[in-house]
Amino acid sequence: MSLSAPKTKRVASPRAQPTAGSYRKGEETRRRILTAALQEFGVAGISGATTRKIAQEAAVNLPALTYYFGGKEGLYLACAREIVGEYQAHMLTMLVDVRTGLDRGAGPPAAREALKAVLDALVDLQIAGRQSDIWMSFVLREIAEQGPAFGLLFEQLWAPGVDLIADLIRRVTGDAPASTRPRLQALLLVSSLSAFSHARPISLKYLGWRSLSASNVDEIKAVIRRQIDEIA
Amino acid sequence: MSLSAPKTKRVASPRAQPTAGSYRKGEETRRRILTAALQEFGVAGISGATTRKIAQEAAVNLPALTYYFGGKEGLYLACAREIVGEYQAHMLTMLVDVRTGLDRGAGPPAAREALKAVLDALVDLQIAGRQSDIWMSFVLREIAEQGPAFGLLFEQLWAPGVDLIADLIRRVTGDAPASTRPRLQALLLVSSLSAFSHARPISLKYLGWRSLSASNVDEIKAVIRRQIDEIA
DNA sequence: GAAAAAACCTATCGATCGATAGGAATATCG
DNA sequence: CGATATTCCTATCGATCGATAGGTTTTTTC
Repeated sequence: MSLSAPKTKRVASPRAQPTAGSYRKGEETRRRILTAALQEFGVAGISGATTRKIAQEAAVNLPALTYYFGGKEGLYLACAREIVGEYQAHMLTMLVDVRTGLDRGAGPPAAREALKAVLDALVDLQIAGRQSDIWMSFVLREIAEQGPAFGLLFEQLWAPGVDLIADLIRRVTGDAPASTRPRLQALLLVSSLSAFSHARPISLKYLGWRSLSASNVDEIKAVIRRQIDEIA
Repeated sequence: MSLSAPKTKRVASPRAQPTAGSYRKGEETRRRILTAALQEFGVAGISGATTRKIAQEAAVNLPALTYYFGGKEGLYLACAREIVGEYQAHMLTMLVDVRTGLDRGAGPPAAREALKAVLDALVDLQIAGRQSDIWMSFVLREIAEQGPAFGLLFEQLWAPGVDLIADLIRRVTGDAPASTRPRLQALLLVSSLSAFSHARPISLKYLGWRSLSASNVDEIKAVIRRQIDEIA
């Protein structure tokens, strides 16, 4: 049989993608597992999360995870792909608009405003979104641990976003194209948002906020916008 | 016997502190375990690290961890205390100096310079230090997961540092004492450093740097200093 | 409604985890 | 040296983990 797996280490993926035939009910179950897995992986990481708890919260039994995702790591990777997809769905139109604006040679004031718009959207996505705090937790943990989804998240999510922000900063400051300074500034700017995504518990405790109300989010946006205004 | 533990959940800590009698060799072993544990916990977190690997890297056998630290969680807490101690040893004199300068009513220009000095020291400690990347990894992970050492790290390490930076920013901008803005700015500023501590792997990959050379660290410091100059 | 495909479930395996029992080996001090 | 405290080690326990064997039930198609 040529169907036998190479078996480098695990047998694993009998059905990593739902590409081929699948009933309607199966898709619903698959999504239920994915949602529960995003929650658990986001909270506890890939080593801290247990497949049993994911199965329980998804109201399925243990072998269902293997059936649909080929195992724990396959499920983890599926979560990463899901996050990338949602990120692109929420940000892609804006990113494309800003990028075309850059290509048409928008001036520094326009670049500064675009920068504010991009960071407002990032704040909304990372901080204020319904479940996006879970996503950001997932992404930042994976980025730090360099787990199995590191490459995917870097190429599809991190690098394009930071690149765009760096280009906008470069347009504002007039730095040379090869300069690393705007890219450093972009990295620091994006990372500062981790105060309210990854480090949210300690930031809330420090500020004495119980949760992030709409007015609190506006306050955060205002501080970031002002910081962008001060870029010279 | 009144010595029987309350036993809420674990028996655990027969010797959490080396307070009482201890031979010289025992202290060395204890420190060897602590060093290996800091490395492992910093890399993999409390759930990802295994006591067996820590014991192996410390060249001791498994029960030694229970003997010296009462168990995995006791060892984890000992690591947190060790980090707080090292942090205070490296930063305390500077923090005290800056604080007394503030109390004596230093002007905005002096506050701005003090801010640069504090962040330079933070960069040195978090980014350029010999093993401090491990410490920062430990701290940020614990802060995000709100594990058993959360309270300790918040009160002894995070809150005092951010408070000082917020006070310095307030002195620079002249904000009202009750304003949340300088505290927000301080949180964002400190969190931006996570680009090169917690998120270092992805930042290095993005910049195409293989590691953080001295000149690279200087470049980072320059960008941060310039950002402090732009605070208005 | 029969046949095929897909989905689901019970029971269990082997590995690994943290913790401990119980004592041997070593160091310190009288 | 002898006594005692401290340190270290082998072996193993019970729990939990991820994965799978092997079959039953449900859904879709003809």
